[in-house]
Amino acid sequence: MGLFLSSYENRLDTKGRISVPASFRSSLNNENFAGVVLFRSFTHNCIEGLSMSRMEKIANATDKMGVFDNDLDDLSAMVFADARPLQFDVTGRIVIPNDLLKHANISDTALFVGRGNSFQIWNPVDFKNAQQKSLSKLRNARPTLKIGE
Amino acid sequence: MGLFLSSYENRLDTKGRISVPASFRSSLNNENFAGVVLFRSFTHNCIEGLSMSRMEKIANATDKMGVFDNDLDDLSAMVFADARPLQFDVTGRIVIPNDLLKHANISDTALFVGRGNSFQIWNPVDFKNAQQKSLSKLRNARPTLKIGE
DNA sequence: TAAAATCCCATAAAAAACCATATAATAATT
DNA sequence: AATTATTATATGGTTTTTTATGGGATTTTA
Repeated sequence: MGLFLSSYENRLDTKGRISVPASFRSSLNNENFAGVVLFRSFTHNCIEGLSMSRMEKIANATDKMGVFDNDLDDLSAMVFADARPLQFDVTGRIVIPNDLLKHANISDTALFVGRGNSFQIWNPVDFKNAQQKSLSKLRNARPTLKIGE
Repeated sequence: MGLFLSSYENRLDTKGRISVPASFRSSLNNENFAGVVLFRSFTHNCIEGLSMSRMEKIANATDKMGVFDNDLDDLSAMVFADARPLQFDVTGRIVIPNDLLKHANISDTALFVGRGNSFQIWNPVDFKNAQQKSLSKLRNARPTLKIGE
């Protein structure tokens, strides 16, 4: 799978349709499912986006942990219950369900934000503010990123 | 098999019929058995739902664990004893047996909840409460989900 | 034979498919 | 380099299909 990079601001039409950025779509080119999976972020007022194959990986990972209950089970349960599989129309649009829009405080304009293996959808203004905050946090903390093989 | 994702609230009619969400049905498209298998959850007041092929997988898995694991044997025995195979009618509805409805406290409205490789059927209000609980548990525990290649 | 289950048909609302146009990005030409 | 042509992308509106739900008629079964 190609990475989700850069940010794109697109508009919702009267029916709630919005174009998924072409660059994101081409990152999903050789996916089985021609679309994305969206769910409400636990940590921010934004929408999380994944490919279906990544969702399947999560399902298999939790399966291995055993069919009957633990913390991880709670987490995945919430993800699966909330996850919306959304297929692209011919022009690459999706309809984002209302409760997701509400959670992310999105009305007419949305910002698609690349996050590598996933992406997020934000209210453009909210994102700017959140970014500002995490930048100043980083200035203090200076974490290091370890990259394996 | 496609994943069971998202949640759908449907209503029981006067004859006790209820539509299985179209998206769940299409997850079962290339199954041999055109329907689902339901049984009472051990952990919650809800109904567990599976495809027939997944039921068969559980049977095989318990077989492999050997005749000597008594706990597992008891568990799977209960599942199989309780399990109801329910075929879809032409419009994709099933009739949920009364004892299952009672166990899940369902009268006129039911929530189909995706769980990845399986699904659950809940009383909508009960589910909201249960979800709220597991959310606050998660806020403390903070498990991480590792997704392999 | 009464109750339950199944089949058949109908319909409103929601979703998907379809068709058209504007706008932006890229390539080609002068 | 500026202009034009071409392509890709985003956006808008209409038509068609799917889906959930309701109810009557027929068959099964207890």
